Amino acid sequence: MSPRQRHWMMKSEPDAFSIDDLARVGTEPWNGVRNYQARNFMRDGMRVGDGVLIYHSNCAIPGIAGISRVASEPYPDETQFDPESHYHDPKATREQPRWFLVDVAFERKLRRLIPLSEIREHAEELGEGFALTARGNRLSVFPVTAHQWRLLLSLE
DNA sequence: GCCAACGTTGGC
DNA sequence: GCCAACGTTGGC
Repeated sequence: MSPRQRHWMMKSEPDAFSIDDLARVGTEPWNGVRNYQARNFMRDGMRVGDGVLIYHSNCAIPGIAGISRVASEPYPDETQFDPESHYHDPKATREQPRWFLVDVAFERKLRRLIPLSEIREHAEELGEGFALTARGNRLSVFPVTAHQWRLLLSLE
């Protein structure tokens, strides 16, 4: 991964946490990510100020809903230590945390939701490496190149 | 609700 | 280390 990575996409199920929720709270610890690849992107790649496209998944019209910024350095996800939490991980310890996150700060909602169906029309320009339109499409945190960022936002 | 894709777990 | 079983994701 490039140490100069500046842009990301992060998925959220709007029923659980939507762009409107982020707008309301302002800044949110992006907890609950339990996939190693996604964790590595947050832990090893993200820096304060990086741009983040917020994507709504598993809903009536999946698509890009807004823009946010990375607002903290990576740090351990507190929910892994909490036995009451849905995200509790019995194998994680404070000495050796397994899951990391960053805080994400609201920047703005898009003027309209950019639906996945429309993004797919540009799959070729976005490239085969673009995780959202790649086969499978299950990764919840992944990098977006400057070129992809511009292209996606030009659809707004 | 269905189901394809895919990550993780655990027996061997 | 293999791989079948299982659980989860997420579009439709």
